[in-house]
Amino acid sequence: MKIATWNVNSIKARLEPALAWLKAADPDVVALQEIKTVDEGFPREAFESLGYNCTVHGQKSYNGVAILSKRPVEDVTPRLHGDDADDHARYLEAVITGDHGTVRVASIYAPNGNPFPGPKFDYKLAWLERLRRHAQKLLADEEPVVLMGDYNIIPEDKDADRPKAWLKDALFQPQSKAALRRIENLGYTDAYRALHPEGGHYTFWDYFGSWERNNGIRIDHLLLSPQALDRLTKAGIDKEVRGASEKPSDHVPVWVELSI
DNA sequence: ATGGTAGGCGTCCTA
Repeated sequence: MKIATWNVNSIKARLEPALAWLKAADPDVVALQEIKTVDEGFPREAFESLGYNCTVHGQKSYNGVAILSKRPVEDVTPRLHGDDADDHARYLEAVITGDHGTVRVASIYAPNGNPFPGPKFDYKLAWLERLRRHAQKLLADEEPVVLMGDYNIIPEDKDADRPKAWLKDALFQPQSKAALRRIENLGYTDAYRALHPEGGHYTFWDYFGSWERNNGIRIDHLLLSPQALDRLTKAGIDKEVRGASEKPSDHVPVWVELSI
């Protein structure tokens, strides 16, 4: 089963390149982030025509996550526990049935956290702690789990073309890196890192000319539970998507293949 | 060291 994550930066603005990528890459499951629309505005018919079930947790103007699946979807759960006042649409979970078992997947859009320091950074850390607690609970079931999305965290120096340029940025603060490591320390594995440890591979380039200079960062991650890691066969970044359309997202898709 | 772009239904905010 091929499982991908992609921050599209508005699903309406990205509909044509998204359909083209789906046809070429043919993933079974796709976690989308920053769809920037309410549920009613999601162009589900276009994806259904390619054979995908659409599960949407939308929000007006900002954030918003979704899960597309060619396989049966059940046990759909939006939102993270721990803060009833948090109305950002940043988390959506579902169970997907494959040919050889099931996998629980989550589409994650972690807060950006800039400017640092400040209340937005505090919100980022609090949100990531809520994610950690939830990730911990999921391990008790000892099932394959894939927590994927835009974590807005650069894990290490080798995940940025110019690490020094990010020293004052929320994405590269020691507390942000520690929050990601705490989730990994529960027993989750960064799938792309596990198969491509060398660094220098990026998933995001800003719109300020960074693509042309390959001034990128790796901030979109798929974290695998031990049972998912056991089934991991491949991981990749579809970098070519950035150059394949006139109006690309600032992120590109990242994917894994699991024998499920 | 700075500021550059993109998207959204609001004249700025978020990224």
